[in-house]
Amino acid sequence: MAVTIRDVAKASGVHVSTVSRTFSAPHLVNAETRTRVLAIAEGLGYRPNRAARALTTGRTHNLGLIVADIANPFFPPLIKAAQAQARERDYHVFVADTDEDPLMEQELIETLSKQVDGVLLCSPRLSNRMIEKLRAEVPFVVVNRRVKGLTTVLMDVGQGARAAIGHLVSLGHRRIALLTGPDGSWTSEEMRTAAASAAGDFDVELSVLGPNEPTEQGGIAAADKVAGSTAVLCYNDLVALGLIEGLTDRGLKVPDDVSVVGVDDSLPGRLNKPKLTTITMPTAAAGRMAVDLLLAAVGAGESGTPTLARLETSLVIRESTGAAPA
Amino acid sequence: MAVTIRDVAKASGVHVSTVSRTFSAPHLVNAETRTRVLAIAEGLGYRPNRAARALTTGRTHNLGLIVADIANPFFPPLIKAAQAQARERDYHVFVADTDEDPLMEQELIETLSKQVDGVLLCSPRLSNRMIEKLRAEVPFVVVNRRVKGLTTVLMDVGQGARAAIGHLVSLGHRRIALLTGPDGSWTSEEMRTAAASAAGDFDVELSVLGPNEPTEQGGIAAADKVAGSTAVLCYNDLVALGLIEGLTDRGLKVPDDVSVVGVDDSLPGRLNKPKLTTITMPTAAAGRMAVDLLLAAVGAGESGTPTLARLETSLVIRESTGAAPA
DNA sequence: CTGAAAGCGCTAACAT
DNA sequence: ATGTTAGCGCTTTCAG
Repeated sequence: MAVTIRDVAKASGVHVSTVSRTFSAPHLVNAETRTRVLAIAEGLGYRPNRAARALTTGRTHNLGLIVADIANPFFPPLIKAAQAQARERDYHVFVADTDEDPLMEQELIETLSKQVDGVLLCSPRLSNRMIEKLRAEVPFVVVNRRVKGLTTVLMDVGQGARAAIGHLVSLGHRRIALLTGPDGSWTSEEMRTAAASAAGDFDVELSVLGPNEPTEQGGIAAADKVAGSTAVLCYNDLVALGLIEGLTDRGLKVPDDVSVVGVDDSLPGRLNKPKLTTITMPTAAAGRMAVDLLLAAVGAGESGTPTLARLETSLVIRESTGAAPA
Repeated sequence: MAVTIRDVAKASGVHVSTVSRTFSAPHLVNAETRTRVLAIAEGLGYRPNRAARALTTGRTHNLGLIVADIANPFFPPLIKAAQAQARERDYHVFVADTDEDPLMEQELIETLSKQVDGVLLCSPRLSNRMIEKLRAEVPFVVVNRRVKGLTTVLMDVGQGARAAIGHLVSLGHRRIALLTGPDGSWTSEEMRTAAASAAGDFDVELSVLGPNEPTEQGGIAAADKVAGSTAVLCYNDLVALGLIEGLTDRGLKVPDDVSVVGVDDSLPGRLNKPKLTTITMPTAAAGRMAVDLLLAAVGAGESGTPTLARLETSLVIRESTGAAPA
């Protein structure tokens, strides 16, 4: 077995509780004793056992981070930021992938709940009802989903979507298509509402097409459906990239024949030819903020008031949008 | 507090140890008692506390996964696969990002070690000496790095690199450049060795240029250095993509003027125009295998023999390579 | 087959 | 300022 608090106590000639205090409440320990204990602990290579500590304190100092698909380029920056922020706060994070499966999501929450102080639900696929039920087991913070009474971090795609429609209209487009995402996606619904309202304001036609798989395949498959529109706003960059590919296969040029806008500002979009016009999602900021809100909620216990953080998005105009064909 | 084993025991009129057995050694419990206890546990919503269990069993059923950079597109598929495989085996996984910092890596290993049964080190930046020292604290499996006496999963880029050189030679290229990766990268060194040997076999010229940053920027920056070669094998897809961009800026066409080969078969490469010819890295398979080897090592304890798994890579010919210019 | 009791590593009153 | 004691939730001998 590894070296325990008891070994340190024995070696320094003090009681275990004194050793415990040197680590968790140093100010309660005589400076001299403290330095000695610290030195001996160091020498022995002692590291407090966080799991054992959790048993008595009720705080595991672990967080759970549940995402639909780790390999979706939208998530890695968020995971990276959340994980870095958590470590800064002396927290470790379990990362789990649900494969877009609500049942898996629930299962994960339940098995993880005892091992973490809170969980970050990113773009959950679970029903709001289920989420509200599960919240009794463990504190949540939800990213990109509106759940009544829960602390939430939202990225305001609506804002970006309005800007995108405005941009397309200014380029002369009058028939615009929207490729929605999976059913149950808050982001998709937000985009739909905002795009519809903006289309109304500008008095242009908006065809809402979906649901589509949030992948390149989904975009390729949608290439047939967008005929008749000169510009397409896509659920995310992957769909946009797939769509461009599908369009190209059909002999259509982007942006000459069709303008395409994505969402996420992901790496593949930035590297694409043509470079993708897209709505940036502040994923890293969202990850950091979600962790801080979660930790605040954990600290506050039941008493905490749910917060709603709304992060701004913006349109980045690159090469996949251009003047509407004559 | 949540419902504990004690609550279940009380409610079912048996001793806690019987409840414990129904979960961890069902065959030792009378079938009738078992079903009753199970039913009551279910009704109460009881979930065993894994942390508490870990305290007595010494098995946390957690794994650590340490990578240099979560946002590097090479890693997400590996993380996803490792995490999925772990869950299949009833393990949860902590994911941590070192930001390419060896000190951070060490710190993470140390704080994580008490909370996990083993850790997966992916493309570690830590020195071999340090790794060998740390292994006393927790079982390791290393991916894409050769460490004496440690179980290792390697992706055989050498094989792919030889195939790439062969492919280029068959297209008529006689002057080929190799853009290496960061110093200390095992993958980069493997590529160098294999490419050099293949170039020798085919009697063509190979210019080894590096080190280069493993990013798009690194590729852009290298565009000046490859003049004189008609084909370039790059450390990874990002470098290749950057190189293509840099070459394009200089008025050179890919593959007409220069052929470019990447490594990773990453999403951005697949979506690029022209689609990138690349060496596939079996990252998902590596993730799964690494988890299984780690779990095997955990089970075997000290007695286990280190294994060396070598996964095959292969060349995927797409659009960024073509006949050498006349 | 089941109960009793000890203990995993640590913290948190409570004493001293 | 430090020691004592009692658990946290669970598993594991050892009896019965």
